[in-house]
Amino acid sequence: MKPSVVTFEPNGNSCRDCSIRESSVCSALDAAELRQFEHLGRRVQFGPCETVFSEEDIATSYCNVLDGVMRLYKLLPDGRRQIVGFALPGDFLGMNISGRHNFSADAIGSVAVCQFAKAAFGRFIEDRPHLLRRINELAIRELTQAREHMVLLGRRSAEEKVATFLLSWRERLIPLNGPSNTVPLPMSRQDIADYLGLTIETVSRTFTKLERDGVIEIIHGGISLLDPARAEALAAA
Amino acid sequence: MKPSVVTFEPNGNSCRDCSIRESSVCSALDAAELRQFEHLGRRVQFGPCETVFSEEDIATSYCNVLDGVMRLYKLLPDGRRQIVGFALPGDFLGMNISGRHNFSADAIGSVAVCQFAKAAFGRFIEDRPHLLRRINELAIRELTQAREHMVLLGRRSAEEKVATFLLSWRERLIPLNGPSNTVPLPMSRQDIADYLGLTIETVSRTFTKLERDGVIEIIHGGISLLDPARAEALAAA
DNA sequence: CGACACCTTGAATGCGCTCAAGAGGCGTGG
DNA sequence: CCACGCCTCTTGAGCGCATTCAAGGTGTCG
Repeated sequence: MKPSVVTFEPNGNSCRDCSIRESSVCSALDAAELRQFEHLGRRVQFGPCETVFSEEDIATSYCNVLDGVMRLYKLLPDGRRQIVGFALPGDFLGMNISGRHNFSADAIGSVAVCQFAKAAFGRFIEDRPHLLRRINELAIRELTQAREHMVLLGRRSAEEKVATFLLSWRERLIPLNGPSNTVPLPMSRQDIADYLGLTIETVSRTFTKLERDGVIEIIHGGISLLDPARAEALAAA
Repeated sequence: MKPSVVTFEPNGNSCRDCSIRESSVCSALDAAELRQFEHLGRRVQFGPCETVFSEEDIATSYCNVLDGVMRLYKLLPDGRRQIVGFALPGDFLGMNISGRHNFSADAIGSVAVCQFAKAAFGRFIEDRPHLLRRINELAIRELTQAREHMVLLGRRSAEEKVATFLLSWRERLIPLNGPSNTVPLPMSRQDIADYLGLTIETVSRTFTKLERDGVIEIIHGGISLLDPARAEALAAA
């Protein structure tokens, strides 16, 4: 929520060593292109709760999440918040058509991103349709996720929401940490509530209930999934 | 809901005369390209409630909505339905990455679409990055709408949902019918409920309340917006 | 050790849902 | 032309899930 105090270093590291090279937009680029591309991006670091960009801000750059987790959210005039997604390493942010961001983004823990000036990136993409295709692919994937989320928000009960969230969050972490029934939850209960369209109390109560029922165990900084099968059942597919 | 009984005619009409040429994907194409393009598409007609495609179907074609309104929805295993959007003339459907549709689509009234076999369309797009860019633009616009819808589903009250829906539906119809306070609602109350994450009874009650309050008048096949300013206020922007 | 943030728990309220019935519109057929 | 059935929409009554309001617990960091 704080104003974004940005610390950045000229991008000393090469794209070749980038941890998200294969999962990000950049996977569309070959070695030669990557060498050109690496001059466009610069690494920017954000501390916990720092704002990366705000809704309605003019979008001057795209960014690739390198490390950490971000919450992406929209606010109503009276302060109600809906988190529209969490961004993880490899995610690409800043696509829009109005020239302005249509949601806000801030760091949950420490976050590192690779920023690209919009103009330079636009020129780079100009004669590289394979990169454009990759971007399109990411946009469509997000759209698919967004629709799935609409079903959750509009048609699922609190318990189904929480169970679905835990399972899909675990799923999203697999490419990063490998499969595991220990699911870290770097975001706060309030974040989870605002993601699921619930209140913090309901989320807390539902966690407790799932624990009482032996489906999960609440551990520090996350949960442990004790009974994945039952969780799937509760998620109502 | 019925199985789709398709009637089609070889596309005698040329793209030049197409009513949605300027608002659809096709706006990215110049006259010469349009002449090639018109061999790829064929006009297909659907009657009321016929299914255009179903979730999990293999997506063999894209389609441009030419005329009519479609509901796009996802179902939970137990039959709960969430309408993720309504498609209007100019909308482009069929984008996905899995090769399968990730929602179902059926006609509300009579609908005409322009279908493109995926393979041929893919070949056509290959060396036409401007068309790809246009598709990307449409995907991003949908993504923006989807996020707006998430806020509605997760964080708005019934009255706010209905007011927001009426205003945004009116807005969407402007390019088709011009601005007007008479808002046709071709979809059923059940459709509206499933779009807003409410029950049909709540939608009906809320319509009645808005009418009692002098905000709208319920007319046959739609509503008349009597007090747009108050509607905006109720929508909690 | 105290202050603060975050999380949990409890009790009561209320919004939207469920269940149920009634009203209205429309096409069909006598 | 009206009678009838069907479907959609509306309205009412009561309920229940998630919320609100309020307090208490837990962990962290100065």
